Amino acid sequence: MDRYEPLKIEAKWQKIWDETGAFRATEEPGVPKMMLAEMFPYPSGAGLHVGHVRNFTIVDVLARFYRQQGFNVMRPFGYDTFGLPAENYAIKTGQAPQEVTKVNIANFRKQAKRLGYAVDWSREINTSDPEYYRWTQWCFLQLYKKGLAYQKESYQWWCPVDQTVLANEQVENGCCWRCGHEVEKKKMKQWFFKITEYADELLADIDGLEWPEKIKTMQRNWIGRSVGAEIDFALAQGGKITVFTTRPDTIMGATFLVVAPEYVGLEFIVSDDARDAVMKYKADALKKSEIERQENKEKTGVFTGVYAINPATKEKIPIYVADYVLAGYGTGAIMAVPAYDERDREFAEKFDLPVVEAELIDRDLYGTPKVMYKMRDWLISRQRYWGCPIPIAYDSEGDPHPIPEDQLPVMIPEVKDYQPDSTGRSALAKAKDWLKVEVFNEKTGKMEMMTRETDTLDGYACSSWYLWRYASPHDVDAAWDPEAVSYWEPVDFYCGGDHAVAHLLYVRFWCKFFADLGYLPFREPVKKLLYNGYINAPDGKKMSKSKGNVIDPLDVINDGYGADTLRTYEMFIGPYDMDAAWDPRSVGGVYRFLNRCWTLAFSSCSGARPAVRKPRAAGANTRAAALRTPLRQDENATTDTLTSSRIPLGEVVTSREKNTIIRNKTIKKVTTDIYKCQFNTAVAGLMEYVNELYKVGVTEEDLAVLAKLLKPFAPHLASEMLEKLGADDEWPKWDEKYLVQDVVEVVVQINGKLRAKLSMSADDATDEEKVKELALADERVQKYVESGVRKAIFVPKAKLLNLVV
RNA sequence: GCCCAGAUGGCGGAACUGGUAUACGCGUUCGACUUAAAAUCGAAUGGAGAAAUCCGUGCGGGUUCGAUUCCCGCUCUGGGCACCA
Repeated sequence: MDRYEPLKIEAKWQKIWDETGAFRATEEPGVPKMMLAEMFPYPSGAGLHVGHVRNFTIVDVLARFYRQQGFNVMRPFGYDTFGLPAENYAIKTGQAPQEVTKVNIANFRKQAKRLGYAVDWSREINTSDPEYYRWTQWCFLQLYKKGLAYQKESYQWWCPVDQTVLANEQVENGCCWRCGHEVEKKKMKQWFFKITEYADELLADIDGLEWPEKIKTMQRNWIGRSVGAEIDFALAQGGKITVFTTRPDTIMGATFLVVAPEYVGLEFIVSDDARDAVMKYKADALKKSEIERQENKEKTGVFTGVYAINPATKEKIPIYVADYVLAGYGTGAIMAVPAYDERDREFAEKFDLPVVEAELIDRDLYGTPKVMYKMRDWLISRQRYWGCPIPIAYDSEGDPHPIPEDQLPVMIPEVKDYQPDSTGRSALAKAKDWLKVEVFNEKTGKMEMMTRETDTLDGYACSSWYLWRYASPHDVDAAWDPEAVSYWEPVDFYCGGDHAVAHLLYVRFWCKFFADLGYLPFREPVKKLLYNGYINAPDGKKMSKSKGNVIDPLDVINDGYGADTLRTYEMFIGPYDMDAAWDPRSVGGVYRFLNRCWTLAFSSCSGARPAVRKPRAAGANTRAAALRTPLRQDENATTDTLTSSRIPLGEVVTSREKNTIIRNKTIKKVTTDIYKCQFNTAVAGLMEYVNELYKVGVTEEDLAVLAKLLKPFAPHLASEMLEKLGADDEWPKWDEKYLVQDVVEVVVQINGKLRAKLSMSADDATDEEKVKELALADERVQKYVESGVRKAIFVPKAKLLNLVV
């Protein structure tokens, strides 16, 4: 056998897996199933990056682990292809996004295959495929039929660069999440999904999720449930203002009211004297960007010139308009209680309003109990070309009508120019023929020529149901096959490092909705969520093209390390949920480990001589190249690496006993670590095992166990080893009886400090008196106990004796 | 400002339910092999000290026979939220 040549064996096994469809999943009633998925990637032109590799490898390790344990495993793969990057690329280069996407997918698939993932490639899905988005449109229509997809005119976030509205979740610090430009408010008629309908259940069910607390907290905060009351304040001039408060018990201290600048009906309330000032304030507030509003927390506002009556005190209190009150929350109006609320106090101080330390009263006395949420309905229209068309047409009066389900998909029309414009309509509006469609008008009872909706759906809509599509990805009769879904899902493991709120809230919402319609037999789509950390550049900074510090995983493979090293390294780099910095030298360490495995398996029996050079720095052609460390195989290296005497075969009896112990210990460690998703320590356990085997010698059984345990991490190498041994890959079991030792070490502490270690029989080690006797007989201990032992604490479980003197 | 997570050798990181701190890897040093280098194999490696020993898990206290682990008070780092009444 030759030396370890990862590229050669990896190509061999990848070909075998590909040709045999090794990881095809089919429903097998009665066999326990395991479905695992990563958050499917957006296939960018840049190809896979090391972050993808970490994300995918976590899923792959678990998939292979459970497969080796006899589970019926499904590990599908898909592409989230709609979105601005492809469209912007199309605008820039004049290429159709369809074409760009096709090329990118092919590249992604090729790269993923080079990593040896145990994917059922027959289940690939792609959100921009008409066969897929046909069903996205179907989902929209179900929501529409139930009144959960609706249109509303309101002020919306608008990105002037990308020329589209954005959802709340897509505005980060007042800027567009895509281009970073400051967003503006624009009043438009837009489509929404009524996620608030499920707010209570979305919140309540968080408790039962096996998800990271961090994500659960973020979702709870996002939903932001507040229990309070709505209270009517009569206006002195007639009419009323309803406020929302969480503290109705403080109403005796309410000394003024505040309404938001966008408060509906504000112009009918103000006094004539104050009108100009109020309208100017409103205009200014609307103009102000979110950033300005955030940066300047100094309270501003103006008096409306009118008064309300506090129903509890019967006092006449002034009404102000101020932008610290938000129009979109509650009723857009508050009762200000400066004695109990910091913000109200600030405002009162600035405008010299009374602060009354009034007594608290019964919460229900003047208001109607009410629950309020921070979460808003999900804005889903996008004025962009490269998205799923909304299956709606408008009649001559501008009223919407659904496109019948049997006419789906509403295809994306071909246009020449993808550039959106400031009219607020997407490039779809440029396809004049496509725009016209004959639809049945239920109002008139006739077929009518209508105009299609030109907005497309937020990409998050496409990813809100893809997990169910995996169950029957080529189904032409339904979005998903309920039977297949109920076999495979909910998803057992879902792994990603992004979308803590948005995507993960939307899938939960759709899941509950479709469960209500009877299409899904569960109300939570994901059992266990693994939220992986980022991989940063060696200096700890984020990898980015502009900084030139990007590590390309394909380069690492092609440099000679191979996919097994890359995969194992990324699992070894640290706890999977923590950020980690890429360390080119540690990659070499993992390579050495795999090389040692190879040597153990092939060299000790056949006398092979692996000769691999220590990785060294590349010529600094590019900055990126300098960050990684290519591996060179030296063809001329002929030196012995192992003399046969150094790795004896485990023929000696005593050595064989040792082998049994370390083998069982390792099986236990690796198995339990993978169950706990502690991949880094699982790999460390394997390294330890190999180090031990180098010392005590190796048996065939050791090699088989090593290969089996290694397979989830380094499947190509492990397969090669198993093939040679003629062994299957069934996950090994350990026997506790081999982990019980006859001779054990007992630690003796004096005043809590380690002073001696005593070897004794396992029986003696459980006997307090015996241990004490042996300890006091030890001269290292005697030195310290001359003045007498005041107290002795014996901990059999820890095999520890602490003597207090 | 509020909430959450974290801080361990030269570096990345281990450590069960309070019980031998620093597993594993990197780096470094030494040795074997080699004409030589690389690779490989072996040994050493928290700090101070000749040694006994002392000091060591961000800082200061506390509980305990015993604290990286629990409690109180800080500092710093990362993340989330940010006028939600």
